[in-house]
Amino acid sequence: MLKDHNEIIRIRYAKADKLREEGVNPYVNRWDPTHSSAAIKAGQEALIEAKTPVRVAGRIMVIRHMGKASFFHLKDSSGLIQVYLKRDALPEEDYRLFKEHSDMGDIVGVSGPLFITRTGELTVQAVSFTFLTKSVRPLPEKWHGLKDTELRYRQRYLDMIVNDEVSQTFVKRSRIVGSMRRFLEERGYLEVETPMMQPIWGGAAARPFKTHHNALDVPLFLRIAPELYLKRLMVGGLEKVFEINRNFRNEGVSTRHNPEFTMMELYTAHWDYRDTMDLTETMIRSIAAEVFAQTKFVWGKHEFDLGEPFARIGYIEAVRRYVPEAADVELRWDDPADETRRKMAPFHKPEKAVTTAQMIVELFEARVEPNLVQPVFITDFPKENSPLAKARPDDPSVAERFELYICGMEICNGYSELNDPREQYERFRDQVAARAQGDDEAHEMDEDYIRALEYGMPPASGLGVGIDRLVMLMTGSESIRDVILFPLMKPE
RNA sequence: GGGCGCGUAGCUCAGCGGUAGAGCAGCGGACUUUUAAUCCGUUGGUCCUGGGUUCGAAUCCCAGCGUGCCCA
Repeated sequence: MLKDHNEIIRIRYAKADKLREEGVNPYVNRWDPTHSSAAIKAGQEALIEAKTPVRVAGRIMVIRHMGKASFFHLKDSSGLIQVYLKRDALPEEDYRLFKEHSDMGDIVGVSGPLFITRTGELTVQAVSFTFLTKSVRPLPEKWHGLKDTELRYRQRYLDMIVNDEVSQTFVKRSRIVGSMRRFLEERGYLEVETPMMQPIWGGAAARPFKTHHNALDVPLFLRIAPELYLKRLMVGGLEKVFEINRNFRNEGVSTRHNPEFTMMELYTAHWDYRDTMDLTETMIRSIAAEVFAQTKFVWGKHEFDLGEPFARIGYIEAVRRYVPEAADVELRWDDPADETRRKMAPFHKPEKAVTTAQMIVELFEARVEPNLVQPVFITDFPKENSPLAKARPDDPSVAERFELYICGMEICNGYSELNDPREQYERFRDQVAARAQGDDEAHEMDEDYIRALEYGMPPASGLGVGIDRLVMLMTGSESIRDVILFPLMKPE
């Protein structure tokens, strides 16, 4: 069955067989630990004083044999604890089986009282030793560990056994999401789940994954965003909703992109994008305080501070600020493209950009984004790029939209939601036209969504938070693969 | 999609045209408070795959696969 068995694995399977022959089950059904390694450390004075026997279970990480006595470190989910086996202190059979058949990586149970070794380490003095699960595959080297990034991602279980900080990152991830969920629930938001498989995808500019439902014989698309469904719920009467779930975008893989990623989207009736910015800022600061009890974080070369009020800068104003040559140039989203091209010619040659908005966005991404280290809301996006957002009453070329940037990364996106069904229909039509022109990230027409808006959606504002990126920032992870347990890899 | 790296023992790596190496792990032995325990002995290889150059290729060349980083 398993093809690549080398000598080490063969020997270890043979040890498991030998245990069976001796009447010892190498894969026991259950066992009852009384203490975790952390609980032992926390209560050590009293436990030593009372000579309380503890029962611990975990994985053998490193063994030091010394003839008629041995030490090993046992790892459970709470940490490491040392175990001391002295031949005279436990059944002769237990010591012999341990010495002859145990290996690094075995999961074992030990019971006995605690003591402090001569060198000062808290240790379990074993009075019994039990194999719980025989491990037959050798662990990586104890000193250098597992470094090969490909192996780390493909065999995450191994990464977690060997590299402690990996599990820590995912504990933090869970706490961040939990803290966010509590924050929203406390404010009256209802958590919902909307379709992952959609007949018409929408809510973002991205290419979808396509699948097929056999019984109905219809094509379906994995969602690129839940937005259009969440806003249908606003039509239905929910005034505060959120969803934390996976989105799927058929795009390349990089340190900041995984084809499936987690997004939190929320919608609040009667708000506009300014209210949502306030909420976003409060929420992120609250998570940092609750989970990390700090406001300052280090990410790569950068340090950012969530404690100060987040700046708010208009998109074009940000271009003027960070691109010195543009400081005195008058740019507007509704300028004709050729005029904008002429104005920008001295300092920016458009690559793929055709429209005014695309040219300015291209310049922004190249010259502005890398400078946005401290948290900053970039506001007032081009309406052209924001087919689901309301325009500003005082300037129809500008959408009431923001993105939050930290360390050059886009973390959040939000806007005042377009709820005029006729305007939404026109915007979809423009998208369909763009699609016909070859923009394969443009929206399709969603007639049911228009129908929903015709019933009336209250004024509302929404927010999307890239959970993976937020976790990256708060855990100092420079690759998205370090915050996703099983990042997408090509099959071996 | 483009550019630059990397791929050698279970793991971490060296070797860069002349017999495939080290440390750890493993195996055998000594050792009843060790901490990368120590000491003696020892096994283990499709050098990513396929072509090519050469008397000779892990090493040079070409193509491919996988992967990492940067850019789009």
